[in-house]
Amino acid sequence: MAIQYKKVSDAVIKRLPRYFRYLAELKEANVQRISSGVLSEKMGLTASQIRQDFSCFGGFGQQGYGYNVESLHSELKKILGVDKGFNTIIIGAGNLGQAIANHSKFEKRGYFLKGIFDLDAKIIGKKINGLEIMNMDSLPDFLRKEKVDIAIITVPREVTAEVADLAASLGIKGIWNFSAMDIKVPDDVVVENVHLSDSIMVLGYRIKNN
Amino acid sequence: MAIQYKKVSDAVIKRLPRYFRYLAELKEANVQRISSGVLSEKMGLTASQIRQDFSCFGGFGQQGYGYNVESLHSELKKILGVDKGFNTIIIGAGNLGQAIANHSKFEKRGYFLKGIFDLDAKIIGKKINGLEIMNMDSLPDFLRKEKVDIAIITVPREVTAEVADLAASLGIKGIWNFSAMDIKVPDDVVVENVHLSDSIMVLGYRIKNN
DNA sequence: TAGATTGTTAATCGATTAACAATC
DNA sequence: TAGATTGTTAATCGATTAACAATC
Repeated sequence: MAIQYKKVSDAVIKRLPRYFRYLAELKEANVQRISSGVLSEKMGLTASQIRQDFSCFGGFGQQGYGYNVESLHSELKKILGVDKGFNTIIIGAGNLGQAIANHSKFEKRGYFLKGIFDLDAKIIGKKINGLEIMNMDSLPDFLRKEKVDIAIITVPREVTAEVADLAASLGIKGIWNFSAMDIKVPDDVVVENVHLSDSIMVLGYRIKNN
Repeated sequence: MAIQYKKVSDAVIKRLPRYFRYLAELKEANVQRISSGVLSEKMGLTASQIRQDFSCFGGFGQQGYGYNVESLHSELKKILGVDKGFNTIIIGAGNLGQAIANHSKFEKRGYFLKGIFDLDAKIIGKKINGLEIMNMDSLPDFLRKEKVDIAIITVPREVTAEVADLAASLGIKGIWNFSAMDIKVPDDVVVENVHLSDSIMVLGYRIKNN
């Protein structure tokens, strides 16, 4: 029942947002309770795995009943940190950076955009989703004043390493990296890579071999 | 030495684009050969794993020498299908769809954008990266004429299932899904999900627990 | 040749699945 | 109460790592 006795494995962590999504859907559909068996069919997992996964964080269910959708959803919210939320900035206001800035869904999930930065004088000052694109020069000052958890990096490949180092040195806790390049930063900064071209290449491979 | 005796595991497949990226970098830096040991240090894997991975596709190396960068790169190119390439369309020309359309990197990796489709009359006809946004109505005709392998789906959540079914019924071989929703299509269509909000939530979890 | 490094077999480790007592 | 379903322990499966003979 306590919180996290042993290290939760990567495989489990990656399934958490998916559970969270399905629970949100069930909640929206006014489903009150769900068993691991029924959820497993919906999600294409085994019931066993679902119970194992949840048991990493303590028991949320009840024998003979299953899981209360509302309360399981809210537990996941806490586990994922969505309840307290995270502050973010975007570095690199190109097409992708702007698309992410406009993606209001993230705010709903507890990721609040606090600033957008770029080097290009032509777009500095332009407003995206209510925020003015700022000059990269003002980033250090900005981060000294504002509490920002996550830097979303959408800059060209050539400057990725430099920007990541800068963000890390300014106290950012996590980097969401969209560059087709692996980032190396100290252990106190967490990196999550998106690597879109890796993803489409996996798709290509699978098409070829399907 | 033959091609693929047994099914290659998911874990291996997901590492392939990463190998491909590192080999491209080495090639660019004019490195002629590399051993699994040196590559493993660069990539943060074990040398054993690298040799195991490559051996799924036949032996590309030479005892006492290692791997020839150029030829290993070109083998990976073939394995991933990048040599022959894939034709793609984008369905949903919102912020994200347009950002992907403008991302010229994909063309370099063998993913050729052939059309962009949307429902919104206000943007139909607008040119993105040299291609006019077309009306969704013209999609069936378009797919009958053009050989398209991949549909990149960047539509709002509510219409994702419908659009995916349509694409599948029109002979698309693979779907690259950016919607925060799992897609169900017949087995002859491959789906690769990006799920950006899942990804940022994993980052949030890791920050909280780092 | 001697040294280096592969491809592969065997050993280990970790994740998933199965089974079941506990209990709502 | 009887039936359902959990949380957890044990069994299985698969992926990673280690070891080494083969050989360039």
